[in-house]
Amino acid sequence: MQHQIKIGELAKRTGCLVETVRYYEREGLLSPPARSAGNFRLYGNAHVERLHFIRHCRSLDMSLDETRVLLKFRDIPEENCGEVNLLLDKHIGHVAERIAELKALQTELKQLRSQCQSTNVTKNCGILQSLSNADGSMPKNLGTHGGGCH
Amino acid sequence: MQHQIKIGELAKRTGCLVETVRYYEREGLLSPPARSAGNFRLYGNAHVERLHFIRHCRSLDMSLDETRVLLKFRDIPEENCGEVNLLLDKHIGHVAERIAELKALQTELKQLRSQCQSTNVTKNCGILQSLSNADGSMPKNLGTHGGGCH
DNA sequence: TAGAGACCCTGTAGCAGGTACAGAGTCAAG
DNA sequence: CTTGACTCTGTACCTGCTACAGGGTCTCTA
Repeated sequence: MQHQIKIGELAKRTGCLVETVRYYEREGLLSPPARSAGNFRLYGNAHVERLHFIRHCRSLDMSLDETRVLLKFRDIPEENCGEVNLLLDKHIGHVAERIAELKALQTELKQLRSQCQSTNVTKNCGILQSLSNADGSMPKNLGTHGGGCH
Repeated sequence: MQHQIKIGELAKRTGCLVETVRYYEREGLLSPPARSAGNFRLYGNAHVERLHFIRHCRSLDMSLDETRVLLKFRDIPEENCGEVNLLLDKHIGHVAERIAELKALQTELKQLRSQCQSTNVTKNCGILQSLSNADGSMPKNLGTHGGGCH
């Protein structure tokens, strides 16, 4: 076997941290590689490609579970790929939903912002006053299926 | 003192779980309330309003840190509220960024989806093939400042 | 007055998807 | 033979909660 690389090199080539590679192994996305005499992980080309695949999925905001499913299909080349299409459609739907949520949020935030135009004393600040109101639209955004922008 | 309520009632009035109230106390967003003879937490109107404020901030996707800052200003009624406006503007910026990111993602996902129109055998599936490519646009989406849609 | 049930207490562990150490071992160069 | 760069395992931390376990308290009813 030639082309055997250690974990640092693999991480560099795929643009992630060494710890992340080990994390993916623990999570079963990467299979445990061969080891050197000194117990270092040794990776080949297949691992590099697989990790690229994973990182690509993650960069598309797919969860590790979705990624696992796609990897499973990648591992059975003769199977039908209909489910891959379905998974992707569903994910596109997730993202569309999240965009809609954030847009609604944006509208609300701008409305709130307009409550205080000039700088005031805080006790008269329209923003702080609005935030103290029980009403507002504080519905399901919280419990349901987060996301956050931070 | 009349109007003293216990934690369950406070939680119900503000639409959150009892555990969440205790969590906010641990995190310093709510100050430790008085206790009954039997060591139960007793809350007054000020606590109800403060918790409404917190929940309102959270429903607008602000972080606990941002919320903490706003609470601080709420606590000093004679101070100038310019920083409140700044914080809100910054938050609006965060959300706008996230929307832009997700829109770019959506474009990419649709492009990817178009790689496989009919159902195929997985080894020929354009989607799985594209995901294996090192290139693609897998840049800063990951390390920077996530969010996710799940 | 005793018991049932609804509430409350503290403390701890778990979720996703990593990140960031500590404390030890390995390996190549000088 | 030592230095420094790398690697190993294991564990704790991050956010913003949620969900117990194992106890205590209070109120209502029989």
